[in-house]
Amino acid sequence: MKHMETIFACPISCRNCRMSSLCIPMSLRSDELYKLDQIILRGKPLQVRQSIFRAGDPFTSIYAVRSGSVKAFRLDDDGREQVVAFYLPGEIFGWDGLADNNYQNTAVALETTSVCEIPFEQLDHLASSITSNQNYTTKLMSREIINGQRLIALLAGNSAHQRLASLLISLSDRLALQKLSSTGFRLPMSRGDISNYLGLTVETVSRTFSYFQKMGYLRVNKKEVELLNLDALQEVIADSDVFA
Amino acid sequence: MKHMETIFACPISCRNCRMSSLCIPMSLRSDELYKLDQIILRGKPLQVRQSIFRAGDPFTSIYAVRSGSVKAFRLDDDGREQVVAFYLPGEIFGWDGLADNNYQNTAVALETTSVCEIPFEQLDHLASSITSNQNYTTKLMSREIINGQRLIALLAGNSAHQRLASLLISLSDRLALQKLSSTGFRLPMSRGDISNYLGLTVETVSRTFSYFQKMGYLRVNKKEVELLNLDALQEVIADSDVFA
DNA sequence: CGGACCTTTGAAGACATTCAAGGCCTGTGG
DNA sequence: CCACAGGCCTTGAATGTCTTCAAAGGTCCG
Repeated sequence: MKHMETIFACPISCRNCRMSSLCIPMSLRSDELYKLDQIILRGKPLQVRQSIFRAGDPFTSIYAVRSGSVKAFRLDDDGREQVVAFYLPGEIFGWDGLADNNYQNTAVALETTSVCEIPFEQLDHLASSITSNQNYTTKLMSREIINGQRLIALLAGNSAHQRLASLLISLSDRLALQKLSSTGFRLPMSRGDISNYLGLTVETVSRTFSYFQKMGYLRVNKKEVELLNLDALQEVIADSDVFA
Repeated sequence: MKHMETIFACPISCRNCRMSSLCIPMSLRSDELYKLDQIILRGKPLQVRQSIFRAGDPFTSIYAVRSGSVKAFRLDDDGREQVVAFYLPGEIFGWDGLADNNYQNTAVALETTSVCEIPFEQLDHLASSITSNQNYTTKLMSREIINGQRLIALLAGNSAHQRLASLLISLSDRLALQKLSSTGFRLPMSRGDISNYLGLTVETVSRTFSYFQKMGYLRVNKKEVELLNLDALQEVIADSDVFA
């Protein structure tokens, strides 16, 4: 299966990210996470809906997900929330705070979650202790920019089926990166979060799940998902506009 | 008019960026562009459709638009082009090349354009010579991340009318930043580029232009645009879903 | 057990797309 | 210089995907 090809962790290289899916955000391997432990601040685990930071908070740190998951969202002028990213274990977030020394997004735990807080000043120091590479921080940020552009491309040019398939493949790939099951997993976010993120309605997301299940691409029960035919999902993404 | 409030150039602070419109990318003031001249490489002006860099090219430099305009696009798996950004004078692009030392996007001139090439190694040096601020590079990148997230929010949650209005307001604001006319200007990109960027079809973009003109919000002739009622356009963006 | 919330499904409606055609401008070549 | 081919833009009509409106089943938790 195409998607099962070896995928390196992302700190430096991420060439195996397939363009077709939502990108794998930059992430750390477990051994790198261990190194983090020696530098970072770790608070007690977060509960569902608890925030790591809120839009407007002063910027101090970058965060890495240790376990659980996080959603980041903007508040539009009219107060509507717009999800811009989900972060899984190993993934790093909080870059939006740098520009103005205030976070632009709000980050909240989707489930019981523990995160590493990495004081920004120490990030580059940490970076050089992990790799010989310089400008580690800028590389991580560059990847976040690329990820954003992939999501833009997804939203601008794809149907509901393609969007949901992309998200599922993305989650699958990102879990595989952490040596977790890439075919059977639990969606950490609600249908509402998914639909918001993908620019659809909850009804459309629900219908698309049902459609994929009817076609035998996957089985879904609440938040439990089992991907049965990854090639078919890839096909959905690839097909420019051909629907059965 | 709301949109006429003072807007600072973006190098460090950009709080006055209104969330409702597409963000003003990070940009330099003209005096800062002058400083650039002492450091950067400047080639001969680019012709229409000429590329600054192409996806896959080795990363060497960041670029700043001196005059003219640039579009950046991704190539999806199936070869379709997806515009992810337009850059106007003073604006900086090329961050996508850092992550893997290869540009992920292709950047091409939309008209006769001149750009500054800033060798990446020298960027931080340049930065500190302009401002007393450190981590200048990371701030610029953070802004690009935020810009991307605004576009995501625009694509995910807004109608065709809202998307086009947002683009027009964004262009207006960005031109104002360069002391250019913010109400009468020439669109540097084609309808095809606009529709691609906004995730719409050319027909829809054309119809929306016609609609705005019929409503007296603007006058459009080919690529010449005159914004007649910026408040009304703001209103279009603000109205969550109310259509006449 | 009851209530709130989430999810699913159906049906009607709406916005955007697709298909189609005509006008306009540009540039190239006779 | 004019003719003509090819883009690009606009407009109309029909189609379709997604949304909206509506309702019911399910789950979690007090």
